[in-house]
Amino acid sequence: MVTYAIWLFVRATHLTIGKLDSRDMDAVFQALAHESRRRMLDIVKTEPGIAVGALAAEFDVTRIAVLKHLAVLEEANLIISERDGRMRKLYVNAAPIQMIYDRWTTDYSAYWASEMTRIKYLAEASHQHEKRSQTGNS
Amino acid sequence: MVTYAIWLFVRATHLTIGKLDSRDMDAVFQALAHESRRRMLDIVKTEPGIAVGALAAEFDVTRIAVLKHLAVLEEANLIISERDGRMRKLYVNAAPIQMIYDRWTTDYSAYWASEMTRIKYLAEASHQHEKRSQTGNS
DNA sequence: CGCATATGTAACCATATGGTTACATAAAAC
DNA sequence: GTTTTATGTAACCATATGGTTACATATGCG
Repeated sequence: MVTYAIWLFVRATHLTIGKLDSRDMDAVFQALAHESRRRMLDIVKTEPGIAVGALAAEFDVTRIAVLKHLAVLEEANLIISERDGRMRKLYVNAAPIQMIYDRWTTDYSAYWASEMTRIKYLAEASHQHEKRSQTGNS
Repeated sequence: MVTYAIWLFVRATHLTIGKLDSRDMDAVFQALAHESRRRMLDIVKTEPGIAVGALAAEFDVTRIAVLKHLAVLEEANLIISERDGRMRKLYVNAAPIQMIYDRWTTDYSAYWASEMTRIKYLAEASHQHEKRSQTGNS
């Protein structure tokens, strides 16, 4: 497990350095676009090293359906696994989400913050404009 | 446009207060899962009030394909529009992204930060363990 | 070694997605 | 009033998605 953690670190560092290209982004957002898959991520995050079958038991759908969702998450590099005998232990890799956060979400959050400020200013300006109009009419 | 900005503010405030439920999240992530749609968001962000046709002209696919993507973005509340005669002006609504950022991305970013710290610690501990092993053998 | 358990693959199916062309409607321009 | 322009709807089609059942393979346990 220690050597695996080092592998995880090296791999994640590589991902952090590397660019998350457009198709990677597609894959990550697509993976997150289904509630079951977000729930799977949460479960694996809470229980690192959980086995495939134990994860599948948490859902109302067939084990195979969960395997399919798992494949989507793995394809998006959101989940990585380590074979341990006949078991497969699953771990969250939050690097892609971190990179989206770094490169995309914060961009729009900054935009949002500036929009809110601008709209507030316009609302106040509009309110004063209405006041002046009424004073003129009376 | 001023009254529309106020409407935008009120609507966005309502969204901020309201909960982004699971299906909303599905819709937002799904909307962001296609490069053309992310590009559309970027263009509308850069040119608020752009018309549908002008937006469509920026892409290699048919106008109808862009309309379909637009419908996805509107369904996810990421883009809102205002009819102006025969034109339809488009605006970005970054509130859903902000809410995902608030409720989901930062959660995993915090997890990621703690994981990086933990892995670094394990890597150092492992490195010292190897040093001791070599000393013992020689 | 035989049985139990964990995981995976293949095939099927209904629905969704992302593109296309053809046609329709309404507003703007002349 | 007629023509042009902007947008939208409908239908079609190939592929993808998200589920299912049946079967296969490998590891673990008694």
